[in-house]
Amino acid sequence: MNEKTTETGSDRRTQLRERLIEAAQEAIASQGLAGLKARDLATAAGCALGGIYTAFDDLDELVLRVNARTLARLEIALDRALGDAEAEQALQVMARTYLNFARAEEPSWRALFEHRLPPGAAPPQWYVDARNRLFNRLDAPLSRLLPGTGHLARAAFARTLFSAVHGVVSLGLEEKIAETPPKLLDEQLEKLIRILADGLMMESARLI
Amino acid sequence: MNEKTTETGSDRRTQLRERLIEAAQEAIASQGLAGLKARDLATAAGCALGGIYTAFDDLDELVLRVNARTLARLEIALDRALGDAEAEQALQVMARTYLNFARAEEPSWRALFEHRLPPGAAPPQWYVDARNRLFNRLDAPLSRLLPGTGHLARAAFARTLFSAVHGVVSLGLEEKIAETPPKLLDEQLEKLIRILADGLMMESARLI
DNA sequence: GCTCGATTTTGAACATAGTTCATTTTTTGA
DNA sequence: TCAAAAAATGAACTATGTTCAAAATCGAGC
Repeated sequence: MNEKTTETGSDRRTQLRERLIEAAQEAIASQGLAGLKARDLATAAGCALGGIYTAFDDLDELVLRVNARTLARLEIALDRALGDAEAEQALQVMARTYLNFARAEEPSWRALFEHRLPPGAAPPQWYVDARNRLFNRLDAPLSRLLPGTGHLARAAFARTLFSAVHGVVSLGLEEKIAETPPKLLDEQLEKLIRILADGLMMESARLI
Repeated sequence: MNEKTTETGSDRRTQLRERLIEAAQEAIASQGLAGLKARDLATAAGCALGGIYTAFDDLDELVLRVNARTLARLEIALDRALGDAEAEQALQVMARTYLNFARAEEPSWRALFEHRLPPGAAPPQWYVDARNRLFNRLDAPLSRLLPGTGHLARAAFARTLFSAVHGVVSLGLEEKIAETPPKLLDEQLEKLIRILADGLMMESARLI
């Protein structure tokens, strides 16, 4: 079905997809997930309302595309920060970088977790892969901090640590609950990581 | 429809509010926040569509009422679990109880965090109070675990610990990415708390 | 460069939401 | 008993995602 006959055919389609993803990204970044509206999107991307549905199944797929790009930026930010960090500080750096990213791109970052597929719908494989890449990135630095544990156990705990940090950042930036002053949030996250690192040291000392 | 004529208008109004809250609670508990529909709600509560808006400003207010009741149930579960727990185990018990509650009432529990007010709208004071009660409950057991710290610092860290646990539970129960097997999630949460408790011991030992 | 079938694009129409408000019904008080 | 006030009603309005018959465009063969 999708045979590349000429430049125009599949090229135009690809360009439309790209314009739509970029327009959706901007809408989400500036107004949050709830600010994504089909009609505004069509206007911004310069196509008719129905054109969206020639490029994507529905808005959900488009949101997943935007989320995958946000995940990629988060990955890059973590890689950069970890690049010039001592091993012992890797946890602090990762947590701090995650907080910084969430602050810098709050609506896009929040969309990663706010978005829900309709009941019964499974996320496509390419999206699952994009999210797993993030956890794999965390796995490597953790391997240096958790010696003597198997890969599976380490991967599981990497997820747990990420989830804990995510929880602190997520509720800390949520003004609905009770806005945490930025400096206090910085301190609390650092304290949590310090205490976790201390506890991890005791854990490994116990094994010797 | 010949009911008691002594019934005042304010009584009927209160009863309608109660029926609506209960119908909304059931809808959210069985179908999640997205399953709450004004028309279904009116049918379930036995009033006209417009009747909802004579009892509440809008559906958001109704969701907050339901959420406040969910918070109250969570509070009761935590109180019960802490009642028969040794001080040293308080953290483990709280975390485990939180996970159990989330599992038992997942859609209602998730609605606590999924729901967003329209941009610019502040949550009403009664809702802020209901939420703060939960953190105050956590504060007391933590005071026994964190001696020598001031009340404010303790309250701040209580929130941080809660957020970390919430993150692990929230992402752990999320099947969107990769469902964590229940037993693994149990173990990971317990491990996180154990490591945190160890780290906290080191922290307080350092102060002496 | 023209023609006509295939493909792409369009946007009106549809389905489903939350919310409003003129109208109807019920209650209240004299 | 009845008229004014209050409450309840549900059709109508706005806003949303999605569909699909029709129009526009494209491209191969002549």
